[in-house]
Amino acid sequence: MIVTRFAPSPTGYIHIGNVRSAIYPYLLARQNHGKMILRIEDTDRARYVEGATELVEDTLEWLGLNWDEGPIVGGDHGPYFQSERQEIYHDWARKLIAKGRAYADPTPSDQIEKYREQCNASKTPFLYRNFRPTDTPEWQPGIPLRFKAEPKSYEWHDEVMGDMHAGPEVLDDIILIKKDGYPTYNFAHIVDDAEMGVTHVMRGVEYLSSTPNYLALYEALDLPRPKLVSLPHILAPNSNKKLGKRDGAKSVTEYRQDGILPEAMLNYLACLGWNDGTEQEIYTKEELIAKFSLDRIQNSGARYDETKLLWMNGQWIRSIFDEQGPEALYARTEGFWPSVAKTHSEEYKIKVLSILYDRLRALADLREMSAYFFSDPEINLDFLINNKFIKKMSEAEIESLLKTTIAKLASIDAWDADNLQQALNDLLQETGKKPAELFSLIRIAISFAPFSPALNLTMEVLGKEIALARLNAVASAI
RNA sequence: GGUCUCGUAGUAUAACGGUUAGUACAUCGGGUUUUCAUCCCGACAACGCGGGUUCGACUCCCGCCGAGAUCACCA
Repeated sequence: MIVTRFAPSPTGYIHIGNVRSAIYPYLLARQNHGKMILRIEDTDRARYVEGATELVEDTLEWLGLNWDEGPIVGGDHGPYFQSERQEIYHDWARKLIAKGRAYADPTPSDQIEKYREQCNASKTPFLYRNFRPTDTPEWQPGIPLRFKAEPKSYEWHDEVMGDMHAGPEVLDDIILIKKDGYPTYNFAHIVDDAEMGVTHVMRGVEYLSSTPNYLALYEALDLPRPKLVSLPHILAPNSNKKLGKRDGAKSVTEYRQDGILPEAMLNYLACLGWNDGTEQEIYTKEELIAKFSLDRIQNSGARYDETKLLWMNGQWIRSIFDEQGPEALYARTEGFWPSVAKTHSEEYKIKVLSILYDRLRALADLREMSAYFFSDPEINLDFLINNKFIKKMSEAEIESLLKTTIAKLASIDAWDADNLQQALNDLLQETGKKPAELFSLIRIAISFAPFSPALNLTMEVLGKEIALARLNAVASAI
């Protein structure tokens, strides 16, 4: 059975640069009816951030990436917080000591620093094993435990990077257990993956260079090697470096608040650095699960492009409306309406949504774009003055056009889109104006917004009374 | 600096050694009786460089250049 894991450390929010290392393990596990484990790597007490675990859980849930073992859901291989697994690490560490493959290192850190400087000065690579203390004490709390490395070469296969090899010069005496008793990542993840039965270790490429040391550890511990999958970095928009918080990488939560749909987020991220070889762009989660494959993961970094995310989000917004219906999209819009919409009915809001959903890139666009449906816009004659068609007209002409329009619209009995369009067409005939001239005027008078849906639809939703009142208000303001 | 990885348009990518190097986003132009958007049509735009191997190389090999990762009691 395929078992994958996502193992974040609770040091803050999850940003888009690292969610992908949750998405791919999820897809692989689901595709093979395996298991996905969530493990919290909280061995660095100094960097621990209160509430970060909840943020991780929340983000995964929102994206629809459920896990089979881990916090909240439990499982047979817990605890799933590394801070609660102390004994397990210490047991494995003692095995290593018994085999003569680990030693307590009493060397003070300033001494280690000197060794390092010494190497830098002589331009030789710093390898701690060259400075291994000859006299090592019994391992006890307060003394770090180091691996005793054997300088040898390793070969391995990376599912993304291909066949790899490394010489003995990268093998070193890495720290296994810190002096505070907590294990390092290097040791803890190996023990945990083995104990939890993880078959595929998927993580960022930054771990590629330490892989030989992990291989040495598997060997010394008599543990089978899991399959190794290195995920290339997602690059920041304006640099060639990995996208990180300091490049302004937003948290997933922030995108959620902007009205990015989880479907779009998942779709975009999954396809950043992976494709199935076809020209398909939009994938549902189920399609991703069905089509995902490790061997089609790109082996170079992929630049993050928010514009494309937004495009994809627009595609998803339209697809939910068109395929699941207005109510389905409406259900997603809670919290994205302007505050003035609060007093309006759900039915009305669905009507508004129905005529402007195809303009949305993110749901939060609703706040600005729909405001004039809920409260009368402030009359701002600059809109008329700056309009290239209307600026040519005199005030008297504008007033007269508005009056004619009002009279015509007032005579409509059944206020619906078809009749409104008919009336609008008649008005063109009667006034001899071009659509651009007359319709721009009416549109602006009704919305005072830079853009809006088709005139007849806008007025239909607004209702006869409000539409006429707004036209009247503008006519008398001129 | 040592070790390792990567290199197709601005971006994401496709192309069993043989294609006018395909697609999408972005950009620009056009169409759908106003605007914005959707939708449709069109345009611009790429194999890092140099050697090989081959009848033929984006594809295989070598060198160079460029970019990145890593060398923590962080993960």
